Amino acid sequence: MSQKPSVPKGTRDFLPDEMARRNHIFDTIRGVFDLYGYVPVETPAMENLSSLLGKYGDEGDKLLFRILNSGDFMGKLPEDERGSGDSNRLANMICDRGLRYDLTVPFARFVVQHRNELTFPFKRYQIQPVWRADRPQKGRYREFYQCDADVIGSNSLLNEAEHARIIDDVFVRLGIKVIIRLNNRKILAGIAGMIGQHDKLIAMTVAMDKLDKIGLDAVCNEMLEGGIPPEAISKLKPVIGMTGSNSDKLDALSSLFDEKGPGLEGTREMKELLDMLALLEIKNRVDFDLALARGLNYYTGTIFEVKASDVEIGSICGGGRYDDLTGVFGLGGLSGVGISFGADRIYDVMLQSVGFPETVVASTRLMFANFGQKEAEACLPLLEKLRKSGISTELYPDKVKIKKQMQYANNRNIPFVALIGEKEVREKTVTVKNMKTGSQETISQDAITNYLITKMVK
RNA sequence: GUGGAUGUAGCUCAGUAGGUUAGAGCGUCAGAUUGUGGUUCUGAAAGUCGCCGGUUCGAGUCCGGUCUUCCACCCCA
Repeated sequence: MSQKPSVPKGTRDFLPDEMARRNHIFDTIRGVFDLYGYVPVETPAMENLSSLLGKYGDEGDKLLFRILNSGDFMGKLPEDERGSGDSNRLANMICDRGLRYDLTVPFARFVVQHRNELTFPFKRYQIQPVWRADRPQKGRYREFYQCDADVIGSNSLLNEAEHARIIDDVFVRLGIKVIIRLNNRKILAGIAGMIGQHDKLIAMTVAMDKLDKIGLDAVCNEMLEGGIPPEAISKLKPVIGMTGSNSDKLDALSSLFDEKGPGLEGTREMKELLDMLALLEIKNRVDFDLALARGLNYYTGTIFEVKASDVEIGSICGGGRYDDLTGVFGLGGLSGVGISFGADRIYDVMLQSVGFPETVVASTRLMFANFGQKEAEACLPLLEKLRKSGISTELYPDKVKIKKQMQYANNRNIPFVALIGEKEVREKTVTVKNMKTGSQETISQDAITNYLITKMVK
């Protein structure tokens, strides 16, 4: 070992135990998506850079991984560009592709490209990794999985309600307690308009979003620095600091807005959504939260964010409505709503709080010990039989000491070991050892399937 | 991208004002037990002390750079 091998910053290997637990998360989410009528698609890991650039704001562009062109890309450059110190400019000339940053923008591209093959409203889900050249931290990786469900081609708020329901369903199944926060971009725009700061919407929302983290005063300071005048901020203060139930907030808001701006429409949408949610059996807390502003800048209506109640790790699911995402790819008039689960953070949350059910790591139920070629051959028909019955089983491949084989079974958490030695071959029997209790019984080989089925149920 | 901390065996960590052969626990492997694991006992292997360079008679220890991981900011799943 000359140089210690490693993986790139912010990426990880997953060991079998971790995979079993990760798959439990993926399987749960996939199962829920299936249940609500979403169909799966996949898109390539890399996209043309032109599809990605400009969709996530300046910050997002910086975080894109770019892929160096193949071949003699330098030779094709004009002489005077080669030595220029502007790496950004150079990167644009020698990189035509990049790794996807999320699943939504590639999906928008996908919808436009395949519009004639799809039936609208199109409900799809997609579970794939994405890459961001962010600086890694706890719960922040450079490669991580998103699990997205989107509906495109429908304006109905039923979709938003469904997404909230899906979020609740997934987290109830995983056993994670969460708070689902909702807001509406139109309400935020209405507020900005009300204080006469249409053009400062971004600065305002970015600051408001930090409310629970840094407090009201610091939020106001930040807005001041962002160029929002003091008198506008003092008008804003009571709105941001609004407390009470979801409907209290809605009532207070509707009296604030006039008929003209987007605010009232946003408020109506929020009311309609909350009314529908009241008819669904949602177990987790749902908060209409004016301070919620997150989301990529293409969101235009409802926005979602989900945080674990018991673990501090940032959001584990987010989403929202985007009125015209496909417009930039040349297909206007299609509205979409989507949610995205962050599988890696959900994993971290579960590890730190509720844990995983023990059964998720179990694979092999029964292992046959290997006593030599002849005895192993006697096991082969039994393996066939057990597998046909759906019992996960394996034969230890080498004739080594039984102690070692037992150790192997123990380390792998295999609950039963079958022993077929010289004597069992002769008598057509099998000795089955229960690794948990340590007891063992010798039974006829014909009885092995039924024996295991009754033992395993216990 | 900005600022700060970290890095010693597979893992968790010791390592005294720079001084000779760098330690422990857990794990791994072997044996006690030639058809029986998880307990016990005995023994062994395992580290260019993150990497590169500098100061010094001498560096795990001091200095510089670099990489990793972590923390804050930014942003986000």
